[in-house]
Amino acid sequence: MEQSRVLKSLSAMAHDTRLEIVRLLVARGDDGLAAGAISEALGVSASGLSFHLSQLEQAGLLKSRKASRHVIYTANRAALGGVIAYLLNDCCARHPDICACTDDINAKDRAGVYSSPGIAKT
Amino acid sequence: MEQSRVLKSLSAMAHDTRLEIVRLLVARGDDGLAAGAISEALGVSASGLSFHLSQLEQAGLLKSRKASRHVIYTANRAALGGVIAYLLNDCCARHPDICACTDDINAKDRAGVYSSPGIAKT
DNA sequence: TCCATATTTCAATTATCGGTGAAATATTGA
DNA sequence: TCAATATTTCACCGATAATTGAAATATGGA
Repeated sequence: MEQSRVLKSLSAMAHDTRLEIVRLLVARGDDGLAAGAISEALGVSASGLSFHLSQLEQAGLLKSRKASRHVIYTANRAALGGVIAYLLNDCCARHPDICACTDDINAKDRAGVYSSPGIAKT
Repeated sequence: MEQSRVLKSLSAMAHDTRLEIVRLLVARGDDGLAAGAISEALGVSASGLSFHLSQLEQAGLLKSRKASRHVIYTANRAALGGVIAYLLNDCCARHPDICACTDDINAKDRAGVYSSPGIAKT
C-alpha cells in the first residue's frame, strides 16, 4: 500500500467517532450495518454520520452497498490490514520489539463493548 | 493502550512530514537523530520541524534527549507497537484475515529509502 | 566575553475539519 | 400518487491545524 493511501486512512481513523465506526463494523463482519443503525448505535446525527462515513469510504476503509432503501456499510478488512502491515513493515522496519501482533497484549485494557453476531469469538 | 492515546497517535502520524519523521527515526534505532539532521534529511524548515516534533512527542511517539547543544530525537517503539497492537487486537477484533503481520506483504511497494546504521536487517 | 550554531517560541495568516440543521434525493408501502 | 422512511447534500460557522518568518533561548568554542 502506498504512503498516500496510508495517510488518508490514518487521517480517517484519527477521529473518535470514525474509529468507533470502524470498530463497530469490523465486529459486524460482512453483514455490516445500515447507516441508520450506526447512527443510533453511536448516538450521532444522520448528517454528521454521513460525513464521517464518506471520509472512511474515501480512504478505502469502508465499502457500502444498497439494500432496499438502506445503505449497508461494511469494513474493508483488506484495507485495514494493509494499513497495519504498512506500519509494521514499512514504517517500523520490522523491529521485532514493535511487532507484538500475535500476542494479545492489550487484552487487559479491552472492554469488549460490541457484540459480534455471526462471528466466532476465539 | 487506551483509545484516547491511540487517537492522539493516529492524529500525529496522519501527516506526510510526521510519518516520514517516524519512519526515519525508527530506522535510526536508539541512536536517534538531532533535530537539525532531521530538518536537513526531510527538507523542512527548523521551526516547522519543531512544531511537528512536538506533536509527535506529545502523542508519546517520540522521546528526546539533550546532547551538548543538540536535541536528539528517537522513536518510542513501545508506543508505536501499542498503537499497532490496538488496531490489531481491539479495533480489528482479531480477524485473522486482517492480521497479516508476520508476512512482509508490502515488500514489493517498499523503496527502502532510509539506511539503518547499527541496526541489523533480518 | 563574543560569535556562531542549534533549537524553540511567538505572532500572524491561511487552510482544513467538524458540527448543525434545513433541504434534497431515493425508496417503499398504503 | 401520497406519505413515511432512509440517507445524503448543502451552506454556514466556529475551532483547530499547518506554514512562515522573525525573535528568543541555550550551548560550545575562539
